[in-house]
Amino acid sequence: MTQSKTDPRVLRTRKLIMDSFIELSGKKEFKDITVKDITTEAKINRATFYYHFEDIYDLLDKVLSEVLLINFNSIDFEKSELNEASIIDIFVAITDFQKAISNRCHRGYDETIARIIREQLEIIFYGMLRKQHTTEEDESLRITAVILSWGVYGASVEWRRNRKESSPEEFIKSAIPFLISGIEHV
Amino acid sequence: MTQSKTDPRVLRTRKLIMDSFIELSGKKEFKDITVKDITTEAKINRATFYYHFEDIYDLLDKVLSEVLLINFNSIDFEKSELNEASIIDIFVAITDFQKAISNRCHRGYDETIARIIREQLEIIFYGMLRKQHTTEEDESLRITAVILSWGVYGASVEWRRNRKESSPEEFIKSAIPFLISGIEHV
DNA sequence: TTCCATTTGTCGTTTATGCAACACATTGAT
DNA sequence: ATCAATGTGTTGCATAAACGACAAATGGAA
Repeated sequence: MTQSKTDPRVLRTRKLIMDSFIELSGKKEFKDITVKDITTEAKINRATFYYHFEDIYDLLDKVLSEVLLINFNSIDFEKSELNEASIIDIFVAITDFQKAISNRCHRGYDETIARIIREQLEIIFYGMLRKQHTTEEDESLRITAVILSWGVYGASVEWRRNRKESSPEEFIKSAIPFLISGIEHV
Repeated sequence: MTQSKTDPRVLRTRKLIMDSFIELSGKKEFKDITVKDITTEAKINRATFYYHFEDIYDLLDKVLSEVLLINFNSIDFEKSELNEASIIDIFVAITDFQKAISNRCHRGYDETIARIIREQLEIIFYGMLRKQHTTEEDESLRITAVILSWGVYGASVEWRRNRKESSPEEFIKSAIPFLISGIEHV
């Protein structure tokens, strides 16, 4: 596992597994998908699956993270600071992701999806905060990232509950003043 | 190499190489395609190429054979005997193949394509003759297959030369009486 | 021509994948 | 409840593929 990320065999095999899982997710519920199904579809050996993933839940984690990251990748985190525009971008990316997932996959993913989204949000917020507040204490930035991630994720839950009322952009805008002032006074 | 044909790794790698070669054939002439180009496109190691193919000419051979076989596979050789209908099917398959190849690939393949087609024809004719004449001497069937393969291939050359005169079906039909009677009197 | 860069085959070593077998859990039908 | 079938996670060994290096061949440009 030293530099396994760059070995072409590893990249190919992981893609085969993930693509097969996504393919199967369009046909069955998660609870009905077995490791054997996946490896048969991917035409790889079952032992190879366990070389890359602990179990099927580990695979689910990584697939969802990756799909979410693709949504996030349209946002250029290098340039963007943590301001109104970037928060709106992130919020829209989350709601887009949830729409895509709930269309493609069947029920039973909800808690996992929630966790993935929040974890990824925390990572992204922490990274952006650190760029913006290089002088601050690290622990303080970490906690801020946690709170932001839970808050923004919660907002997405709330928006889905009343989704007919407003667009995601409008919805999150009403929370922007609170978030921004909090960030600035970290 | 004992049962390497069924090892999933081998099947995957060969497909990667062949697909990359076909892809590159659409962009460059054969003489400008290097082994390195292919392995780079396929994202496999160059040494792995030489594990499967002697050189780039060996690859060309096998790719063309395989593409031609796909054309032939639409004909059910298990059921069909060597009669008017199957000869027409085979002839049409050849002309279709040549049309497809000359559209996709650039010049310089001609002699190789000719050899491949004739060799495949010989194999197919021999197999069909052996089913039909189980009692005959083997050498006699082999020679018949050789003559048939050269004859039918030559007919395809002739048809391409005057291709506007008639459809391939009509064209080969005029030779059917000769071929059939010859086959029956092997 | 000479020089320099690129490609070609080949080799030895390391790593990833295939495969068969195993004990154990889960499931489904009778 | 039982039994058979299927899935899970793991292991040891066989083999394909990756990698880096090498000498030789090829092919342009000076």
